[in-house]
Amino acid sequence: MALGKDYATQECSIASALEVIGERWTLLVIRDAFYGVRRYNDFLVHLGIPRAVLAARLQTLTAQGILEKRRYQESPPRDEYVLTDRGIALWPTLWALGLWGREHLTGVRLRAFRHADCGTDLGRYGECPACGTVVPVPDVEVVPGPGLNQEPADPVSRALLRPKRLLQPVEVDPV
Amino acid sequence: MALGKDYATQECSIASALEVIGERWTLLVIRDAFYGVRRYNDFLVHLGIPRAVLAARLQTLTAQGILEKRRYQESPPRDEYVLTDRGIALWPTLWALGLWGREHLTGVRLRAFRHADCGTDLGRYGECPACGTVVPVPDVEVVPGPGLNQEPADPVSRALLRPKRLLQPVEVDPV
DNA sequence: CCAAGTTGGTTCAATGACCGAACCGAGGCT
DNA sequence: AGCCTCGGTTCGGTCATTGAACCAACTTGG
Repeated sequence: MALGKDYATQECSIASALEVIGERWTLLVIRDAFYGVRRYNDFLVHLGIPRAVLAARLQTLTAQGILEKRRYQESPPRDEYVLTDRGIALWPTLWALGLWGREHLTGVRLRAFRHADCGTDLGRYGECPACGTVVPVPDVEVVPGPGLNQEPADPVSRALLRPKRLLQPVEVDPV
Repeated sequence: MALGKDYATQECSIASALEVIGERWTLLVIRDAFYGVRRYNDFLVHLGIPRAVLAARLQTLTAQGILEKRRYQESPPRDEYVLTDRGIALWPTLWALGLWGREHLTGVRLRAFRHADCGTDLGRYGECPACGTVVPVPDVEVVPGPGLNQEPADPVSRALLRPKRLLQPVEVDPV
């Protein structure tokens, strides 16, 4: 977007935030990172994003300290992208956005989000109604619902059909 | 963006939401609507957005039922754009985004948001810590802080320097 | 009445972002 | 050697955004 041009004059933390995460695809990359997607190729097939755009987004997100590029094997050298604390702090935003989309657009609940400790569905603000506390992101369990396509083409979507916690890396079956 | 092309396949309420409000400028238009901006020209000068883009955004937001175009005088015919319930439901998202921007990017608190009934600053989820309840959007009072430019060029920014409630229309002084 | 101003747009050419496909290089496997 | 995977880069074509100019309806000032 090269947002800075106009957004910078906005004297507003919302505008500043949008400069960083407001570009096309960016929030979907971050959503996938919460779902445990970590590798270039997995983002690629799961999002259907152009390669050049993905490379650019990963680079700016890394530069902004939202993702961290981390070497996870030496030979061949391979890196993964994981959310930093700053990235994890975006969870309430994503949660609110998803809630709005579900209630005002799709109308269907495709996945359930639960407090892993007690199995209770999260409330409107991401809290656990049973425990009365805000649930830390790693304690949120994602349970895919029946509304999802059960035979998706790409292996990442297939791996995400299993319940798992947020941030926990997806295990993509090699074909 | 003409997002639908790829986003539609995403089986995700976040993706659906981004199709509707993910385009450049859209969320800033909505933010301004919360601040009480209602008229084409006021959006224009406050955001510094190209006219054609503003017209396009207002049209899609109206078509999506997020804004409502409402005739407020007959002669000359003049319309204003006001948030619908669906639009007002975006407040938690905007709040979360603004909080993230303030804590992780700008670091400065430019405006205070308070529960108008008791004057208490809102908590992290937009609740009133004193009353222990979620504050309805029209009961949120915006108090501009000293970090803001006190002599902004455009009349809308100047009008917004006075404390007021969300959704309450701005009163722009004619020059 | 006429001229100028206000409001809310539309149109247009130029620029920039995004797209999909092709290519590339490092390293491993057989 | 030859082929595969992973993580990119490069490239031409297309689509969105930009800023400036133009336009139409109506009002106000003289």
